[in-house]
Amino acid sequence: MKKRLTLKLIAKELDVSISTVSKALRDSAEISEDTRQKIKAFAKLYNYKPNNIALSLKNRKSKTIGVIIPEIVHHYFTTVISGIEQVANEKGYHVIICTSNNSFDKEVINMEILANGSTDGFILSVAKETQQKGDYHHLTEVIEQGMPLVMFDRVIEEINCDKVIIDDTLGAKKAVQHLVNLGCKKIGLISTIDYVSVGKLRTQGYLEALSENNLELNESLILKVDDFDQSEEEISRFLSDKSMDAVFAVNEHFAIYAIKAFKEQGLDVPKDVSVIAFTDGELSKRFIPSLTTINQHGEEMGAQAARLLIKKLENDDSEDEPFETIIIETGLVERNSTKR
Amino acid sequence: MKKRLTLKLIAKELDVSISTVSKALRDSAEISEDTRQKIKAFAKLYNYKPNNIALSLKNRKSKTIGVIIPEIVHHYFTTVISGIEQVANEKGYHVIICTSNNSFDKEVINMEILANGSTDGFILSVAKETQQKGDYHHLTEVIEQGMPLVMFDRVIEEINCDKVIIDDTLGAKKAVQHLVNLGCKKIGLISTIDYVSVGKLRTQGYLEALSENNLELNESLILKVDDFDQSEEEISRFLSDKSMDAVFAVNEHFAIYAIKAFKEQGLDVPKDVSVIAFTDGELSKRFIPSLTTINQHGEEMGAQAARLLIKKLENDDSEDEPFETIIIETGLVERNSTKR
DNA sequence: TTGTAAGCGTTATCAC
DNA sequence: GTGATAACGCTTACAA
Repeated sequence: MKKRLTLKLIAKELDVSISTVSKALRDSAEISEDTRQKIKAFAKLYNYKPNNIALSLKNRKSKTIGVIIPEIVHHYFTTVISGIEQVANEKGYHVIICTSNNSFDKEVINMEILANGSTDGFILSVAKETQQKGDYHHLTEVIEQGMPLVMFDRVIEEINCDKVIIDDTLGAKKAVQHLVNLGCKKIGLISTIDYVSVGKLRTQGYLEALSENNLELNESLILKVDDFDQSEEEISRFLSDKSMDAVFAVNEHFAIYAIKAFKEQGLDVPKDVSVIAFTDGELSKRFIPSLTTINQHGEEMGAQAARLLIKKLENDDSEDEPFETIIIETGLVERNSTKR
Repeated sequence: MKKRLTLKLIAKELDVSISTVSKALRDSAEISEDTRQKIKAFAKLYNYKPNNIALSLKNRKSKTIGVIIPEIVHHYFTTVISGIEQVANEKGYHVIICTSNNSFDKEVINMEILANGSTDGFILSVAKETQQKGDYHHLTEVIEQGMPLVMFDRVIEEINCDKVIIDDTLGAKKAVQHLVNLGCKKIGLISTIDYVSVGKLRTQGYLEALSENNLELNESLILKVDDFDQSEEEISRFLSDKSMDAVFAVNEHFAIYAIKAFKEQGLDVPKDVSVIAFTDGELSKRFIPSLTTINQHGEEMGAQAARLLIKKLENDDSEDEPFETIIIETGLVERNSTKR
């Protein structure tokens, strides 16, 4: 096992002082051309690389970004990470990813650990449990310590920090408007219960779209799924005997369950019923029929979040900079689950 | 902005020496009950947390694991990460994830950066480009420096390190055997070109299964997809006029394209043709018909890899321990794309 | 029982 | 042009 080369070792080997080596390697003009060459050659030959940890300690910054997300086995979040990574690497930052598994405790612990020097700032999408609990002390603490925090997707309004979100309400409106434009009149909604903020917002968009088009609101056409594991049956039950001509689902999975349920009722999508979903993932593309969706542009969200964070990190007097909220525009991806 | 509390600050505040504080906080018997209480109370009150970076520097270990994967937007890899994280966190390790994007250069750079103190060891699945290139200097270097390395999924035989793999050949055999058991005789294969080791191994399993069942090998029933982006058309072309009664695809996507192609030919899956796929993902579950697959147990792979690595990390004389190769057993998940 | 000092690997300041 | 020294935050012999 080869020992890692340090400045000290080089210095000893070349019989100069540590500071000379340090300066030579950083091309300081103080050092004579001669020694500089010699030292650099030696360092190169033995493949010297400075120790990041020592640098972090010295500079009091780690050049790394901590990302905390609710789940990793989730297409949308991986696209966000991908966007974060690209921008971060471009600007010389690493990324540490931790998952909260939607647990409040794990979110808190992860933040605490990373905040102890490992990370210069955070990009975070809060855990479901945190949203329910309404306990945000870990977030405020980190902010008070002067660590920049950027929240994305599932954000907390009361927390003062940069945010990157999509306009869920507008996206939902777009979806419903698309259905209306196709001539649909009896449009169902499959959403989640309201403490999940996106569920609430998308429901609101649905309502607004209806009213803007002078369509009557019919509460019996709205389903709020409580338990994801039971959702397939819930949806199937909900969809029977409602004679809708379209359904707007707040995610791919609900949309697919809806399509299955319709099929079982002998209805064809899109001939008899149109289905549109929020969230554009692998499933939407491949399913038959492929799904018309509202795209959330995860990669762009990640990229923007990283840019916001790095801007704060590299701005010395970011203290008095105001916080920004970037709204990513959603896009309609027209495929085969809505008729033309 | 609150400043982070350090031992030094506590010492000054309480008018004791730094080492007294350090010892007190670590419950050293050297310190009197009195001062210990006082110091601990103060630390607790002001929420002292030791600085990880300083600890890393001091202990010359970071208690973090570097994970390098080809892509993050990929269901299988996320399940592996999930497994790694669980075990790692349990044992007090963090996880840094980097993606190589299947680029050799990015893989090398990531490893170099992480190797400079950020990480105690690596878990890695090699980039496609690295496999093609056959240049493994970054791997051997890291090993020579005494950093344990565990490879998973896409491993390199020549490299001496712990490995976690699935038995691709056996898995493929299982798949084909399943088809044979269902009475299929003319079984096609949709694979990738051979430099991707899994493509090669799974192809081999296919061949072995055929010969074990005394089925004739027909080269025209084998497709090796070169360009993923073109695969849909390639597969569709390949499948026309072959009159197979079954297809084994080395991943979900190929299987789905196959099903689509069959449909367009007016054939029903599974009534007319059976389709089975390697890799069990989201798509397999939700697609209609749902896919019969060979499950790779990504989470378990990740967990095992993490266990192997941590074992090496915590074993002082791991130097002379032999390297292990753990083989994860694949499982057949029977769903609707194969007839009964 | 408490404190001093060296060291982890680096850089910046200042002296020679 | 080169080197000694202090500092980043922490632990740990060793001294007092």
